[in-house]
Amino acid sequence: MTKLSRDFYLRDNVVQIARELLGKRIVSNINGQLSSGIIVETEAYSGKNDKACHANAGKLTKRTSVMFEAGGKAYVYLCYGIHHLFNIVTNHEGNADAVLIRAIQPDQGLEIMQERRNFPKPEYRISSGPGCLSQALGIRRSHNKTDLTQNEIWLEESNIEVGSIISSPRIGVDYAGEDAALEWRFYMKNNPWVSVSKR
DNA sequence: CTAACGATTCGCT
DNA sequence: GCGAATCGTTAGT
Repeated sequence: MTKLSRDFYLRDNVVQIARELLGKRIVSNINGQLSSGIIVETEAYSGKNDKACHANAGKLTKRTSVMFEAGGKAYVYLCYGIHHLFNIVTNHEGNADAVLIRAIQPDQGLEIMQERRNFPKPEYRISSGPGCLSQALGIRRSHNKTDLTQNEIWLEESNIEVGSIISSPRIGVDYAGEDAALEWRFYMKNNPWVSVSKR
């Protein structure tokens, strides 16, 4: 399958990119273990005019620095001291946009995912939720700044029928004031791997 | 140096 | 439905 090119990530409309990422395949080949899944849920975060974004208003810190790099890099950070959350940096250098991947539908390497998640049997929970899919794919904080056009973690086209796309407010960003109402979360309608929302 | 806090998940009630 | 787990990042002293 065709790997997504640098140009895909360099575009400047992160909300549109978040929508387009539904149905794409994310692949990891880590320590010789290959696994992949179809993206079924995403959220857009913008470096400009978005209080939910870690790098809002040009907030450059050690953690957010990768978001200011050119699109096509991984932004992986530790949340609640436990979960590794995987984002795709987009837009040109100097713009801190990113798309959080919130859920995938397992494709290749389901057994490897079960092993990583310690799931004796497959369940929807295995890759439903941002912390879960990272663990299922073997993505850790050390993969921060990984170039997604290379051969450890990448995205590619798939033949999956995306179907209806639902938009909604993003999850867990109540601290963002009025920006918490932005409908920048996208997911495939009726897909059982989409994470359960409290809203 | 210290303290507060998460773009969450899981287990228990 | 509720609360604990758990630690790197951040801002402030």
